[in-house]
Amino acid sequence: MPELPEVETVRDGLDRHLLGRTIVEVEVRRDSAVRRHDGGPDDFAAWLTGRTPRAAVRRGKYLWLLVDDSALVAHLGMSGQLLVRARGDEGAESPHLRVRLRLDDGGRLDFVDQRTFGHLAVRPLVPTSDGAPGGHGAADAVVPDLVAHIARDLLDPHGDRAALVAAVRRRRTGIKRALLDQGLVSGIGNIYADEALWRARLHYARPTDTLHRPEVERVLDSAAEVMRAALAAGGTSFDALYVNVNGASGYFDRSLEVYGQQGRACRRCGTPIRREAFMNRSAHICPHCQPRPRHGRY
DNA sequence: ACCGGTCCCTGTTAGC
DNA sequence: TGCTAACAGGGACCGG
Repeated sequence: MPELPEVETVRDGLDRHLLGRTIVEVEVRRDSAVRRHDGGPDDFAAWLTGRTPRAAVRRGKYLWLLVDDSALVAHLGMSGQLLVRARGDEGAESPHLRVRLRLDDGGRLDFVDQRTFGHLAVRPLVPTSDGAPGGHGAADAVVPDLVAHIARDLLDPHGDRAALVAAVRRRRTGIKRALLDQGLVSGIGNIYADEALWRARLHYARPTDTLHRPEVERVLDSAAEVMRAALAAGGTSFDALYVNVNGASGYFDRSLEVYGQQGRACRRCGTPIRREAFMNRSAHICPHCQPRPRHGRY
């Protein structure tokens, strides 16, 4: 699942291998892949044709290419991939190919998305609320309108940690819900939320307004650390011509402490990791290291 | 403004 | 063996 480290790996790949190449043809294979583009598939294709992306920017799980005075926004959802291919690198076409951009040097950028929660759209840029650059890789204080409500992420140098800690403690909800709220802090999904909570020894249902400042700092630091580690692992694994979300992280096999590890012994105390239902999804905890609070919130 | 529940979508897997 | 149901989950949206 693409969370912050995977999306940043894709952003870096686009930065190094796509910028400066002109789009010469656009094929939308599935209209709903551009459902958030106001003019529909034909307008999407016509607008992009002949244009050249000049920067690749990311905030949280949103990614965008700056193109003239607008942004080509991408969200990968659960299964989206952006694949940069060179001329002649045809191979078998994915049955989940949604959008194909052909480039002036004979190469192409493919958007492939099995579960279709991802999308592409050309959107206008609006000023950021704090006047600082819009995201990772940004030089200007603007973001696409679709991203205006998304908070800065934990790896953003313009993020205000003290303000974030205070904002978390003002919430009246459970800590995992808060970590997953992209309007509070972005980039964290189910995997990194569970990993961060295990590291910080906090149960997912701990009410945010009972957390002490150091506890909030600990879980945020943990989330940043685990995402940096995943980024370091994933950033080395794709070559110059292939940007692959799923292939990007060799991290999952080796380093996950709780996510998907139900039944395995906790590395700290040996208690079996448990998987529990949470928000119509799942939460993975060590029941010993992360005891359930008496008055938990979900 | 905040909070929590529902739904979107498709391939895989579990269970009867 | 063959069907159905559950499951994976980010985020828009809506009602309270």
